[in-house]
Amino acid sequence: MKPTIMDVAARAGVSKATVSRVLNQNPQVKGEIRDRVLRAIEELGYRPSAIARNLATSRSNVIGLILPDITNPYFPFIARGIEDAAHQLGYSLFISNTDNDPKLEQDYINKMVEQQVGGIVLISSALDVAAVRQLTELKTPIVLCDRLIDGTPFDSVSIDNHKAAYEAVCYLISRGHKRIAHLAGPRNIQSSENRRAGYLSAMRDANLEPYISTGTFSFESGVELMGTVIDEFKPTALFASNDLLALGAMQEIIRRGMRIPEDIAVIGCDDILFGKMSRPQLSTISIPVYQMGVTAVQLLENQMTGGREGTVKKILEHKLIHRESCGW
Amino acid sequence: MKPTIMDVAARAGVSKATVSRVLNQNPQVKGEIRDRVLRAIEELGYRPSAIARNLATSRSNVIGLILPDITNPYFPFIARGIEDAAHQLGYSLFISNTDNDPKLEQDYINKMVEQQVGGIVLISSALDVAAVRQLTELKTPIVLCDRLIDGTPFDSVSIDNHKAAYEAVCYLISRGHKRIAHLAGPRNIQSSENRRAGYLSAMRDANLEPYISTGTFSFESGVELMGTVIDEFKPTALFASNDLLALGAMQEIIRRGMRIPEDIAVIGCDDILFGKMSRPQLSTISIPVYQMGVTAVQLLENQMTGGREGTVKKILEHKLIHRESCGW
DNA sequence: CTGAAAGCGCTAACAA
DNA sequence: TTGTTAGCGCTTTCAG
Repeated sequence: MKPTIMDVAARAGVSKATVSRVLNQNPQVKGEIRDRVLRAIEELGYRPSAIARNLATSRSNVIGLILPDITNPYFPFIARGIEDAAHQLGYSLFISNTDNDPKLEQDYINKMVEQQVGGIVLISSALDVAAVRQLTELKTPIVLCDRLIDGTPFDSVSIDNHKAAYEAVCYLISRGHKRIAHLAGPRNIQSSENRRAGYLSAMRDANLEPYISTGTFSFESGVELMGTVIDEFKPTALFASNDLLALGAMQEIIRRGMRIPEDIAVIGCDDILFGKMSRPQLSTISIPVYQMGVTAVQLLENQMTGGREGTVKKILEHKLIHRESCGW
Repeated sequence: MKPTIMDVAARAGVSKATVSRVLNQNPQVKGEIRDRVLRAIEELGYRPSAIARNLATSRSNVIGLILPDITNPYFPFIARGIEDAAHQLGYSLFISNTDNDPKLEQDYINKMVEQQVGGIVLISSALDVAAVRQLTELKTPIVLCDRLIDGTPFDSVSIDNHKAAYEAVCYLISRGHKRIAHLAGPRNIQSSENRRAGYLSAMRDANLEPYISTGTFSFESGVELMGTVIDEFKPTALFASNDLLALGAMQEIIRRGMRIPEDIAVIGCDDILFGKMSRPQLSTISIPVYQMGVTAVQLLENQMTGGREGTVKKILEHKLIHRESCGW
């Protein structure tokens, strides 16, 4: 069996309390004894059991991350931010993918609570009201990241999606476009809804006729929807709710022998890796995803260490990135 | 405080042993009592503590995943496979990114061992000999995934990289190419080395002059190296060690006004998402990444549940995918 | 400065 | 079928 604290104590000729003290950097252990203990630890290859420690202290050095799908190129950078910040603070990280299934999301939250995580970063797929109520009663701290849930008391971090969309559309308008279509994401995701609303505001303010086609946040969806958009609306510009949609749309545009940006200018949102690699390169709204992850963990840490006064809702700054798909 | 098993026992008017029994689906609890307990659990919103349970049973229902960088588009699908398989079997999953730093890798392994994980799936960044020795002495089961380490006694799953590269090159040769260059990955990663060797074998067998340029597994590296390759070697075809390199190379080829595949045909390896989205679409060697993750967990589960006879080294099948970048 | 002892929440014999 | 009682490995008073 793995050596326990008792083995170390025996080998060092001290009590386990003393071993525990040196393990926890307690300064009031005499140098000589400390050395003896350290040596015993070394010789036995002893590793303290984190779970025993957690049980004893009833606090946990692990946090959980629940997200839709790590396979979607938007999320890995958030996850990296979260993980780096977590490790930085000495936490280990659980991860679970929900595939946008609220039921699964709920299951994973429960599972993590059972695992006694100290807190959870949640990139939510819109739980229903009942589920949210249940969450609120949990004593486990929760921070919403990227995707918010309306009227919810949780700390959160995101960007101003309405404003981001508004700016993207204004940008297109400023370049002379009047027929600007929008490829929207799922209606039950708040960031998607807000971008849609931002698009509509901008079009209304400019007195332009809006045209929206709704799909999922995927490349395939972009390909599929864009054909109809072109046929029905004949746009000269497109604002897609995320880059995957934009990239799909671009593929369809090109397949039809039209040029980007000459015939149709395209701007997306998210700034995923492949916007830089595509041809033409994709203009987009850059979201500080990594920073968002880091911030989420900071908020969580705050709650976990008790420093909580009221709900904190952080809004990070986005940035419009001009690339080839909008002209030179 | 959160309710404990004692609270439930008290509320249901039974002993905690009985509560424990219904928690563990022990069949020998009378229906009536079971119902009472279940109700008490419900009413208190009781959730059993997984860590207390782990301490008591001295087994763990969590496994760990250590990988280079979830932000690299190659890894998320492996991670998904691992996570899905893990949850399927009732395990929770820890995750850590090493950024290809062997030192960090070692740290995270230790941390996971302290967290009492039941096993570790390791996508390794080539630990040194000493580190491997230390691992071997660990009682924690380890499965190597995707990236193997020579002369190591761990179970593993990967593809035959040598063969994959060999086939890619033969494919190019069969299409009439003679000047075939290779963009290679880091020399300390085994899969990269094997692909390089596979390239060399194929070229030698065909009596062709090889040309290799070595970089990292990144898009930027592809862009950077390709210029020199073109100037020095004037290839008509390129085999890149992974898709990111291939995509970078394609960008540089196009920037120079050359055409793909007419002037230079390109084939990569990995089959990442964006090979399908690029223009032209990228030919590649498809690796069953998701399946690889699933298999890794199965091997781990096997070890954890004691069923271990000898070392198992699984080799999965790859597949050549023909797309536009190699012609029609 | 160090040791003894009482838990942390749960499981698993062993009794009853 | 259910209750009693030791632990699991560690931390943390409280004495000494």
